[in-house]
Amino acid sequence: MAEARQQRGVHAERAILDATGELLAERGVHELTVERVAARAGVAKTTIYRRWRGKRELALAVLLDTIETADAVPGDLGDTRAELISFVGATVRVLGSTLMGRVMQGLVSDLAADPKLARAFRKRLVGVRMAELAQVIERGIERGDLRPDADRELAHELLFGPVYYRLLLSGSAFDDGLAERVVDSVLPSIARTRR
Amino acid sequence: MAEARQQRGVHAERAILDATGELLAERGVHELTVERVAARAGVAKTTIYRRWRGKRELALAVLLDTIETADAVPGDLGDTRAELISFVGATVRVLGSTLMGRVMQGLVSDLAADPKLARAFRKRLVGVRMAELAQVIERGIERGDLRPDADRELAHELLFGPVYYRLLLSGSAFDDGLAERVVDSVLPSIARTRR
Amino acid sequence: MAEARQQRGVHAERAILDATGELLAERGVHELTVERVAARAGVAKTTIYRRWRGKRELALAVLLDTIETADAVPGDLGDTRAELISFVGATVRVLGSTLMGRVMQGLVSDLAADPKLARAFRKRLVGVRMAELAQVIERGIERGDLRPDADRELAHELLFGPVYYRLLLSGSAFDDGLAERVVDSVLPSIARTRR
Amino acid sequence: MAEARQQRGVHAERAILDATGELLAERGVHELTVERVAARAGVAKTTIYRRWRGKRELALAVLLDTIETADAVPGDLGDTRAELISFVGATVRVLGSTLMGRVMQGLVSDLAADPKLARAFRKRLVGVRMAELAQVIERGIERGDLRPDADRELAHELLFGPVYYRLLLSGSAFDDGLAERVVDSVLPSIARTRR
DNA sequence: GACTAAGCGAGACGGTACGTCGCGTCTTAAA
DNA sequence: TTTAAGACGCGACGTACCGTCTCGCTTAGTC
Repeated sequence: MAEARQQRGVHAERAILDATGELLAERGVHELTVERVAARAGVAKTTIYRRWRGKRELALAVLLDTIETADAVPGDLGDTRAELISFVGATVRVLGSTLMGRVMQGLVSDLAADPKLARAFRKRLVGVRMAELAQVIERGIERGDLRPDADRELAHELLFGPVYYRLLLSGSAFDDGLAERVVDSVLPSIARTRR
Repeated sequence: MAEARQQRGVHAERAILDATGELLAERGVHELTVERVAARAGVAKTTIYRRWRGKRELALAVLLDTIETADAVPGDLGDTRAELISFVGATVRVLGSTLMGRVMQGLVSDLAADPKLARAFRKRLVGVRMAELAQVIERGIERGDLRPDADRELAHELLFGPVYYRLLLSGSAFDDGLAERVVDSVLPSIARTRR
Repeated sequence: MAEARQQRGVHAERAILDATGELLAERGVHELTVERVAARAGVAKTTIYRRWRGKRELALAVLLDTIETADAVPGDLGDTRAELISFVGATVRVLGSTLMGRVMQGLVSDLAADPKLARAFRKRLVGVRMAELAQVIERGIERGDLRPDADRELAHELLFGPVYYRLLLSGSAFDDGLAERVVDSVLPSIARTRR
Repeated sequence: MAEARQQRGVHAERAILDATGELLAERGVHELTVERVAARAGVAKTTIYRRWRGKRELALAVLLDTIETADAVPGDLGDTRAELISFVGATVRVLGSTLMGRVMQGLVSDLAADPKLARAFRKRLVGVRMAELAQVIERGIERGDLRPDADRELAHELLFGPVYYRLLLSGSAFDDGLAERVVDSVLPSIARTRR
C-alpha cells in the first residue's frame, strides 16, 4: 500500500527535483522560487511543501542528490598523497561545475539561519566527507605514510577550507593544480617524518 | 552650505549604520530589513537607498566599518610563527564575536549573487588581508624563517580557509588553540627547511 | 445484496450527517469543511462526495433533515388567528435555535450561486411552507374568517419575510411576541371584514 | 500633506471600487476575488488590503457607495400611502437591478460570520432605512393618516421583509405592483382607523 | 469456503485564492 | 534641495480547502 502510494509520489518528486536542478543551473539559488519550480515541474506548490519545508531544503536535496550520486571515495591507490589529491580533487571538480558551486554559494547563508537545514547539511555532507577522509588517513597510517596521531578533523579543515574559501570568499577560480598544492602544503604536518 | 548639507548627511549616515549594527547583532542579516533599519534610525527609507543599494551593501558597510576599526596587522614581533598566530588569531576573534560572525554568514551568499558587492568585499577585505599577510611573510623571509618562494596566495588560503570553513560550513565552534594549530600545520610547507 | 450494501451506506450517511450537524452547531456553515466532516465522521472525503455535491448540499441536507422532523402544520385549532400564530411561531422557534438559524444564515448566499441548491431549497422548504399556509388559509376562508380572494403567496411573504429579515439582515433577536405581532399586522388585510 | 497623500490614494481607491463593481455585476460576490479586483484595477493586492479587510468589506463598500448615492427618501408627497409605496418601491428597484441584488445575496451570509461587517451593514443600511421610514411615519401621524402608536420597527420589518424574502429565499421575481401590494397589506395595521 | 465486485478508508494531487512580508520606487510637505 | 513619511506596484511566501484521483482493504452475497 505504502509503496503504491509512493509510486505517484515518486513521479512528482522526480519532476520536482529535476525542475529544481534546471532552475538552479540556470539562475542560482537566489532566483529559485517554489512557484517557478512548481510551474516548471507541472506540479502544485502544495506538493512541494508537502515534502520540503521550502526552497532551501529543496536546494539542499538537489545538492545531496547530485553529490551522493557523483562522488566516490578513492579506493586504495597504494599511495597516500595520491589518495588525498584524488579526494580533494573530487570536491574541486564538483564545486567547479557551475551547478553545485552555485548551489553551495547560495545555500551557505541559509545554514546559519536554519538549524534544521544546517543539521542535515552537516550530517550528510560534512560528516560524510570527514568519515571518508578518516579512512584515507587510516590507510596512510597503516602504510606508515602518516603519523599515528594525525588530527583528522584539523586535516579535514585544512584540506577543504582553502577550496571553499576560494568558492565563497576570494572568488579565485579553481585551477587544476589546486588540490595537489593544498595537499602538499598540508601533508608535511601529518606525514611521518624525521623533520 | 555644502558642509552644512553634508553635516545632516553625516548624522543620518551614523544613525543608519548604528541601527544596522544593532539589528545585525540582534537578529542577523537575514532578518535585517531596510524598513526596520529606517524605523530604528528614525530615517526615511529613501535616505538609506540614496546611499546604499540595499540591505546587503548596508551590512557590508557595517562589516567593513567594524573590521577596519578593530583589526590591526601585528607589528614586528621578532618571531614569524608568533606573528602568523597573532594574525590568524585576530580573525578568529573577530569572527567569533557574534556580530561579525553572523554578518559574514549572512553575507556570503549575496557575494555570489551581486558582483558589485563581491568586488567591494574582495577589495576591502580579502585583498587587505592578503596584503597584510604578504608583509608578515616578507619579514619572515628576511628573517630567514620562511622560504623565499613561499606562495603568498596559497598561504593566505591555507591560513584562513579552515577558519571560515568552521564558521560557514562545519559549524564547529572556534577554540583558543585554533589559530596556533592551523599555523603549525601550514608553517612546515613555507618554512625554510632542509627537508 | 443491495440492502446489505446500503446498510454500510446508511451507517456512513448517518455518521456524516451527525458530524455535519455537530460542526454546524459548533462553528456555523462558513467553518464547515468537507475535510473536517470527514475527519469527525471517520469517513473518507470520497464517501461524502459520492452522496453530496459539496458542503452546501450537505448543510442543506441537515437543515431539511431537522426541519422536516421537527416541524408540523398546526392542526385545526378552530381559530384562524391562533393557527397562523402557531404556524409562524414554529418557524420563529426553529430559526431561533442556534443551529438552524446559523445554517440558514450561512446557506442563503449559496442559494444565489447554485441553482440546483436553490431548487431543492425552494421545493422542500419554501414550497412546503407555502402549501401548509394555503391549508390554513383555506380553513380560514371556509370558517368565514378570511376573505375568499386572499393572496396566498403574498400572505406567505408577509408572514415570513419579517422573521427572516430579523435573522438575516437586521440582526434583531427574536422575541416571544413576534409571531403574534406579525400575524396581527397582516391579518387585517386578509380578514373578511366590513372595512 | 495628508490631502496630497490622499490624492494618489483616491485614484487607487476609485479604480478599486470601479473594478469591484464591474466584477460584481459580471459574476457576483462569490466569484469576486481580491486578486481579480487587483488585476482589473491595475493595482497591487496590498493596496486593497491596506484599505479593506477583505473582499466582503470591499463588496459592502460598493453596495453602500451605490445605495447612498442612488437612494433618496421620498419628500413630502402629501399622501402617506404614496410615500410608503415610493419608499418601498425604491428598494425594490435597487435590489431588482442585477448588481445590487446579487451583492446583497452574496453578502448576507457573511454578515453572520463577521460581526464587524454586520455592524457596518446595520448602521449604514438597516439603520438609515429605519430612520427614513420613521420620518415618513411621523409625517403620516401628523397628517392623521396613521395611528400615533404605530410600531416603527415592526412596520419596517413588515415592509422590507417580504421584499428581501423574495430576493433571498423564495426566488420570486420582483414585479411592479409589489411595493403597492405590500404597503396595502401592512397599512391597515398602522392606519388610523375605526377598525 | 473461496471468489469477486462494490463500497470504503486513506490521503496524495493539481489547483485557486488567501492574507502577509519586504522590496525598491515614487510622491508630497516641511525644513 | 534634502529629508521624513509613507503609499504604491510587485513578486513570492506558506496555508487552507477544494474536488478529483488512485489505491488496497473490507465485506457481503454468489458460485
